[in-house]
Amino acid sequence: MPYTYEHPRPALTVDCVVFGLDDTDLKVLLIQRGIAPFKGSWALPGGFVHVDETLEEAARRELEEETGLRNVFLEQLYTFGELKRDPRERIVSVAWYALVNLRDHKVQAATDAGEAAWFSLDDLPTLAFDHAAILDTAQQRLRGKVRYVPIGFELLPRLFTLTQMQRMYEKILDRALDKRNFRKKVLGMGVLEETDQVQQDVAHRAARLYRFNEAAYKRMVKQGINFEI
Amino acid sequence: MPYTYEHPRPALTVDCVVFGLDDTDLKVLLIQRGIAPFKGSWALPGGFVHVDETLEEAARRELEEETGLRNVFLEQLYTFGELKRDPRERIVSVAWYALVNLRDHKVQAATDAGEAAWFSLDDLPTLAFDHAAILDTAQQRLRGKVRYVPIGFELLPRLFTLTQMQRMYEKILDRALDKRNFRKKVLGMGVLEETDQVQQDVAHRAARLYRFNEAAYKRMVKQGINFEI
DNA sequence: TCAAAAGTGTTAAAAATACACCCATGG
DNA sequence: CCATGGGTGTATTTTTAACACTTTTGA
Repeated sequence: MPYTYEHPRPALTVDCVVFGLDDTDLKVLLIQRGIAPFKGSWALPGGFVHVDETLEEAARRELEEETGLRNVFLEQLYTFGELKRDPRERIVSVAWYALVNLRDHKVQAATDAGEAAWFSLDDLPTLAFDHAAILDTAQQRLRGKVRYVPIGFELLPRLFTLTQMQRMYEKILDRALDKRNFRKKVLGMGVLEETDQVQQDVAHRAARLYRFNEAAYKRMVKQGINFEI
Repeated sequence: MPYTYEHPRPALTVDCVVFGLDDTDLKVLLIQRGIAPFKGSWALPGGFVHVDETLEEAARRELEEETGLRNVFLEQLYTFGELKRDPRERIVSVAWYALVNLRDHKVQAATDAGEAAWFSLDDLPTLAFDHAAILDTAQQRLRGKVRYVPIGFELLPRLFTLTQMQRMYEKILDRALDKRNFRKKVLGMGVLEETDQVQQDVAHRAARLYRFNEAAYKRMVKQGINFEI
C-alpha cells in the first residue's frame, strides 16, 4: 500500500516529555526502546503522526499506547527539525509536554515499547536521538511557565497541602522559597480553596488540604490579573 | 520523479509572521496569493519544507524568495496541524515570527508570489487558510515575550530615541506608558548605551540617540538578572 | 514667539523580602 | 515528652505608580 508524492517528504512524529511529581522529586517518564535504532536505550514516548489525526491526537494516542496515560494536561513545546536527528531518514518531530501526578496516574508497562519508568531529573540515563535536548527545552519551558500561569496544579493531587505546593515550586524553580512569604502570596491570590479536610496518617500535626479553584482563576484572568510566584 | 512511502504522510510547510515597525504603527508583512486555493487573498509568506533543509532554513528561504527579506530575527512560534487547515490535502505548518525595522529592510515585490505589502495590525484584510489564527498567536507571543526579553530592539533602527522605544512598547503592549517612569526603568537596566548623536531634521528639540548594548545584556543574563518592562 | 517634543524628581502606595517562634499531633 | 512539621506577624527594603513643569530647537 505505497503512497507516492511528487516531492520527497520528511516523516512527521510527536514526542512527549511527561513530568510527574512524587513526594521527593520531579520526574520524567521514559520508555526503553525495543527496536533499532537506539535499541535498549531510554527515550521519550512518541511516534509517527497519522495522516488523519491532529498533532495533539497523535501525541495523546502515542502516550496511551506506550505508557497507558490518558486525560493528562498536554501542551505543545517546540518542533525539532534538524537534518540528522534520526539516523534512518529525515524526521521532523513536534514535541509536547505533559504534567501528571504520580499517585493518580499509574503507568502501565507499554505494549510495543519495552518498558516505561520514571526517572528523577538529576539522575537520567543517556537518551536516544536528540531527546536530551527536547527534555532540556521542556524543563526550561516548565520553569518559565510556572511563574505566571497556575500550571503546576496538574502535578499535584486534587487536594494538597501548602507544603506540597511549595515543594513543587521549589523543585521546578530549583531554589528554596520562604514558607511564610509563599503562603501569604498564594493564599492572597484567591485561587486556592480551603477545604475542611486535613492530611491523614502523618506522624505530626496534620496539614490542611486545599484545592485549586479553577473558576476563580478564570474570573481573575478575565479581569487581566496575573498569577505570579 | 515520484517519492513513495509505506504510509501516507502529511505535507510540511513553514509560514512566517513578519512584524515591522514604522513611525506610526506595528505592521505585518503579507503576500497576495497568485495561485489557488485562496487565489488573490492575502496570506503569510511561507511554503513547503524541502527534505534536505532544516525548518529554520526553510523559513528563511521562503522569506527571501517571497519578500526579499534576509538576515532577520526569526524565532519558532508554534506548529499548526488541524486536519482541514488546507483544502487540498493534509498540511502541517511550522509557524515562525520575524522582527524587522521598516527603514533598513526594503521589501521587494516577490517573484512567485503576487505582491508583498505591509498592513497595520488593526486594519487587516481577510487572510487565507488559518493564517488569522497564526497571526493572532504571534501577536500574543510578541506581547508576552517583549516584557522579559529585550526582543523589541530588532524592530528599531540601530540608533533610536527613547521616545521611539517607548512607542514601540506601547504598540506591542497596546497601552500607554508613563514617559518618566519608562525612561527611569530602561536607563536603569544598563543595556542602553548613550551615543553623542542626536536626531536630525526634526522641527523641535532633537532627541539623543541610544543603541542597544548586547554585550552588557549578555553579562546581565549570565548573572541571572532579568529584563522586564 | 510659538509649536512640538525633550528632558527631568519627588512622593505615596504596594509588593517583596528577611526573619523566629509557638502549636498540634502521633509515636 | 519529644520529634516533626504546621502555622503565623512584623519591620525593612525595594519597586511601582502617579503626577507637571522647564528646556531646547526649528519654523
